[in-house]
Amino acid sequence: MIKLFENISEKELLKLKRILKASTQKFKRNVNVLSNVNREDFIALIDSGSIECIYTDYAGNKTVIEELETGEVFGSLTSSIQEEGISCITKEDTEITFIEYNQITNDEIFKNDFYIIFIKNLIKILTEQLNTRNIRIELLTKKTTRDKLLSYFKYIEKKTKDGSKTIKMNTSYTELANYLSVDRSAMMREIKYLKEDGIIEIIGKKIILHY
Amino acid sequence: MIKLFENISEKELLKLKRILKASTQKFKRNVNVLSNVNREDFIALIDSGSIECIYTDYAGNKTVIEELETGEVFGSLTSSIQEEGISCITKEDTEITFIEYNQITNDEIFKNDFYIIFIKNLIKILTEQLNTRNIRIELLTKKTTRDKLLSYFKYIEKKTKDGSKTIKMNTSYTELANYLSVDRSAMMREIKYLKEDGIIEIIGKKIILHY
DNA sequence: TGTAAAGTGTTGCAAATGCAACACTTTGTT
DNA sequence: AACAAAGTGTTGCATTTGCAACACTTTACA
Repeated sequence: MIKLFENISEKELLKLKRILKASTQKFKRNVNVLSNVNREDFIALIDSGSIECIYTDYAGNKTVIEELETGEVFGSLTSSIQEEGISCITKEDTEITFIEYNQITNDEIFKNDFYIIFIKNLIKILTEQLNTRNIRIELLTKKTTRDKLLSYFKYIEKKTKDGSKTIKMNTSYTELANYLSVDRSAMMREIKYLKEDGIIEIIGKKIILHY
Repeated sequence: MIKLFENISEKELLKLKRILKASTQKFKRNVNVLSNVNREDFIALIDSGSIECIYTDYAGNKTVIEELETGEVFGSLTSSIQEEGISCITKEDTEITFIEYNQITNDEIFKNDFYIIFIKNLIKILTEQLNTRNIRIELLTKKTTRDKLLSYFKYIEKKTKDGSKTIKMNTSYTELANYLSVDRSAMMREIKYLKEDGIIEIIGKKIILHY
């Protein structure tokens, strides 16, 4: 369920959590989960519910950095959450477990066999996150909306490696526009052009790629 | 010197490298260091020299993903280097140490005290990389060149926390334009406007921020 | 089931951006 | 010191993009 604890048994997990001095807190909807947390290095696990991390820049512009669901991990290891300007708001009633980063390498935990699994899980999470960031950067650096779209579609095609040239859109166009950081209406226009040029074909939620 | 081995003594390092089955290779200038490597999960350390990782997309467009110097770490944990389309070219004569990812959690290494330092270093490297990626994404998602520039300058100001409103440019404008993914000449024009509007002031390599 | 909220699709227009091309300056190399 | 290579600064012009505004459809939920 929780990625960080994958392949660790129930019994071991209890022990692990105790050694890590993990503490679980419950939050109501629309609450900033970081308001009472000291923002030193920590890892947070979403046991249930979901949150949204929002960054407000020097000029007051707000951007959603991340949407996080049950089982996912966030914290100062994965984003600059220590910064003022970042707040994490619960989208529904949510339960979160906090672990201080320093505890991850405490003396006691090191003596347990399950530690190596735990570390492997942690490294896996970090590398997966790095991958998602790298991909987004690759897309964001494309000069035109057309290039962003075509590269995005190609990426989805590659990810669902069934050999077919057809992809299924799981996100809304509104979300996609945000992800690619382009104006939604301008993106819709570009999609229209792509259809007119016969480069893509859209049938409901499916897109056929002719390139 | 090498971030991954920080705080590990010479003697311990020899042992660590042996246990990790680390192998060092020498490369001439302008060589693809991944040509003879099986691209399974691995970590690579630059012992000396420097490299440049280039991605060629489905349409043949090339983009520099990363520039890496002596002491730095790269590999499948930090980028999608397994993908075809990615090549890492030496910019000069370069020495690289390769470690298979699986070796990082082998049985023997686990028994050594320095292992915990090694793991800490690895996690630190991964989180630092995540941070640099997050910052770049934050900048790339700004809608206008002006916003990208102002946010970038603010970020540099915050990073060099000496309280002054003056920052020093360490990169060339050409590099900055690439980093922010905008046309260089368009960026220069925007910088001119920022000066005209009295928002910034440029004196040699220094920029004074009036915002 | 009805109503509000979110998402889709489209357009005209103004503004921002990329591109090409140029002269000029700085940096690095032999 | 001499030359090549890289970087800076500028401009006109065409294209792309964002913005505003709209009608319409789908989804969520009380």
